[in-house]
Amino acid sequence: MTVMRNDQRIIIHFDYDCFYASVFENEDPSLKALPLAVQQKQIIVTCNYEARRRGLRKLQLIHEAKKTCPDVVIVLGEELGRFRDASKSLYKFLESFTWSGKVERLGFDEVFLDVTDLVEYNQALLNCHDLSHSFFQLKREDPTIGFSFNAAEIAGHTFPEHPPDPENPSHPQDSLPRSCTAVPKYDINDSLLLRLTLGSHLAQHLRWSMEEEKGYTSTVGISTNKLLSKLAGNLHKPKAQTTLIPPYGILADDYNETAGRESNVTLFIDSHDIGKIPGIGFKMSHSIRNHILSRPAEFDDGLIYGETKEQVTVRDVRLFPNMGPELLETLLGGAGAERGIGSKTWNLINGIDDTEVRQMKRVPTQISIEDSYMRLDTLPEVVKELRMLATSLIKRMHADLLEDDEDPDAVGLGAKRWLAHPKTLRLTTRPRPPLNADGTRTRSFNRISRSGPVPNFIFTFKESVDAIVEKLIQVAMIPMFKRLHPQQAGWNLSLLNVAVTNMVEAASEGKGGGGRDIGRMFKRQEEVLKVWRVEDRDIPPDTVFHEDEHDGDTAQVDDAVQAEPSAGSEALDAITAGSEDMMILTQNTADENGVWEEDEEDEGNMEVCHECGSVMPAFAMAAHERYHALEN
DNA sequence: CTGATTGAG
DNA sequence: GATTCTCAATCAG
Repeated sequence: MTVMRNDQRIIIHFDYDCFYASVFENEDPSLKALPLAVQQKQIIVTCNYEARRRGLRKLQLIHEAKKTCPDVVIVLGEELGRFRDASKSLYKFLESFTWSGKVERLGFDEVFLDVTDLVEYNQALLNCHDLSHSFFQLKREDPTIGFSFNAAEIAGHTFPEHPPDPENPSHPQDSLPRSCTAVPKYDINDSLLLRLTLGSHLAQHLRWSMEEEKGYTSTVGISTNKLLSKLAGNLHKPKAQTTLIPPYGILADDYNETAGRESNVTLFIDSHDIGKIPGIGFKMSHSIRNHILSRPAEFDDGLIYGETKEQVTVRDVRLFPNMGPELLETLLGGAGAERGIGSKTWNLINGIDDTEVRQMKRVPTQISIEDSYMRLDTLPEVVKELRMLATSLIKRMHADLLEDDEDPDAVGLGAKRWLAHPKTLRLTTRPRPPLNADGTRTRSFNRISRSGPVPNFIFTFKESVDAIVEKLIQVAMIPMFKRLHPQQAGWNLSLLNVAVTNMVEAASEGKGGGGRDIGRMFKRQEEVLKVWRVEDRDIPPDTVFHEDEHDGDTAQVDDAVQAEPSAGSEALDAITAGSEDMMILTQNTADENGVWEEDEEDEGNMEVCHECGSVMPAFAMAAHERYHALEN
């Protein structure tokens, strides 16, 4: 078995320099000359390089920061909108250069680009006899768009620091064992150097363009996969770039120190602390370290302020007796662990990362809003906070999930449509561990959550955000909160988070691609669908419930659904039975155990519709639900 | 599917 | 391991 790295791609990793601080500097350029720190709650989340020069650090407490640097300018950065906007803008800027659309954002301030296609195209264009006067073509169809560059040199820094001597190139494959000769010849390496060189010039052009046109500087890494390009970029910052140059080497079973010296990848990655490898986080690095130091967990429990952990490097791990995918699997595997974690991790410490740079994404997979609190232990307070969070959430959904309607029919400006509909709503809290005087239980899990369907009314355009929020609070959030915290009192929360997840993109909704969605619809709403087919003529929804509550979306009934033969109405019971899910508006009632209690469902009680939040008598609810079934 | 965990910036 | 406010992937059940 020979483990091979695929070095056929050219991947560029972008990291915007002290991003949050740069956003403020762009808003107010006079800040550039000052030590600038961005504050969230009690800490400095980031600061510019002038502030770092004076001793400030990321994640420093405000207290210490002011002591260290009394004249630091501190700006509040809890509102993330400006960062999100800047991040999107830079992301789109970079995307505009790619041919493949392979542009992946990591957080707000990092982007991976797969530029293999641009590089290969330009490699074919090179004049081997006059490399120093080359032209990089940025558009396939227009040879005049691009930039001049010297293909005989790498742009920016390299690792190692001195590029190979073209007069006397080393061909490390020559010295590798016979088992490796099946691997493509060493001209692949020459080609790799060339392609990385092209990548380095493209990266430099992108950096310079971004600074000129957008006002943001960045530090960049260039290599053949996401892992290596990201790590390479760290070598020189800020406002710089680093290319990891060949030989990249070959990996084999009998991989050892000697082979390591032939590979710049090994030379490079070996020096990293095991926990600094992306994908090996706190837990995994801890498990690995414990094994390497052959020390049970209890030993470093004793270290209170123990920053004195011995460093365990990738090299220490790689060369440890019996180390390999199998041992790593036993070290890292177990309950909840990702399958294949052993070989995945073994690949990482050998510089192998075959994960693709993903296509630019139009919609996020989730949107969440959270806030933290010193003390939050009464329902009215919680409701107040939920109201604020839900308001932000709805606004964010409008900002991130809404698109200008370019339907030729809708000439009227301002028309919007949903790019995607989230299907589930989630509430999570972080309870503060109840302090125990007598030893009961101190087990403090971090976050707990409950989720449920997103009510359809949050997609409407016809109501104010406040009105939507109020319904959402009553119909979904408070009930969810009571599911999370069945006890009326006794909790104290340090965090609330509201989120929408499970996005279904509009294009694939109903018709066409969303086969999965249709299948689910039949499974779960079969009865409802049957009923409206039978009954819809009898009770025209619009006349009964003229109060509107239209889904803002252009909801269209799926062909398959319409074609489905109608069935008997014995399922009417299923609908009325559904009203037991209705949450009643009243609150603050509890039984003698201090558990939340729902009001009884007498006739004449008002109920709230799950879908639209309308309040109506219970007897009207069944017909009302039929109306919603029609709508969807 | 839900709810928890892990890892990333 | 925690601090802030997120986002994504992946697991068990």
